[in-house]
Amino acid sequence: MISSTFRHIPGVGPKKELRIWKCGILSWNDFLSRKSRGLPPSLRTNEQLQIVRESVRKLSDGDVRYFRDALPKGELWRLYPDFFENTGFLDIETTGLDRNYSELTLIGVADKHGYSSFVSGENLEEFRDAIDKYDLIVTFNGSSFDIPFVEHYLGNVFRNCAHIDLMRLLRRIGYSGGLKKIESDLGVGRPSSLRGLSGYDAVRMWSLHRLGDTRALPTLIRYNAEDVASLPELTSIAFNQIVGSIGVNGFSKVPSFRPEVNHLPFHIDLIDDLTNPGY
DNA sequence: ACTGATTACAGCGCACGGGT
DNA sequence: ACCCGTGCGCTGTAATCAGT
Repeated sequence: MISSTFRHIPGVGPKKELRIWKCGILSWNDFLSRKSRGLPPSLRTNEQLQIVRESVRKLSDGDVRYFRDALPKGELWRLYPDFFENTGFLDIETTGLDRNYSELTLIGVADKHGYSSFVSGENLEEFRDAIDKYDLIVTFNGSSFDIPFVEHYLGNVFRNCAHIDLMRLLRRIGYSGGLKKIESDLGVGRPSSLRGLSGYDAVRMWSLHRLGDTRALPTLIRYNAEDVASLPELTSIAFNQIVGSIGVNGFSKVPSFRPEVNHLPFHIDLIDDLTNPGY
């Protein structure tokens, strides 16, 4: 719960926040009540009380931007429980890694209600409205890849939401490597006919789609959906483990879920083609 | 009051490691 | 093979605290 956080107050880093917690002040309400009398004067200035009162207001307004701008980037994961209901999980496909020379082909977004795709040349522009529904966006390595890539093509579409980069979060608890490696390290995901595909196959599938292969786009969408579908599980694992490692505080655990994507069609013969060497 | 220890923070430069 | 955001270690500075 974000209301246990004090790191958005200027001058409060990890050590001072820990001291506040150790004094039994586990929430903004504790901080504003008589309980906080025990704190040293420098941890309870009028300015700080003002910021905490403001935080209470901003949270009840659901103003995620206030916290996005005030919190250190590495601590934005703390927003997850409070904005859980309005969190979107996002993954994109492109024709290459360099956004200056590559095309944005597909954006996939999943949330509690399911999965949606936005395809270049079809409905990509609808993403602008779709993204505005969310307070929070979770990606894997999105701060280096997905977010700048999308902004390059669609402009400042993330202006109203905060972004959590799951890759950084997972690395903090000792999991590094690509998404598929971490999925298998953590036992997340399911056996799937598409497991053998890589990001480069997404590039090839898009080319086939443009050449008129009608199997390619559905299979690309399904590939994207399976990547996105793992993000919520990985997020709760990372969140709960980080919360556990902090020890004493007022953060609660978050539930896990997996968006249903098995109804999305794909073409096994295309996958066989792609995974056959020399194709 | 003074002192030394601790803490936060900003500005460096640098190496790393993911994405398609 | 490319890009580049991130985070690390390092430095100096300023503020604060705890103990004397």
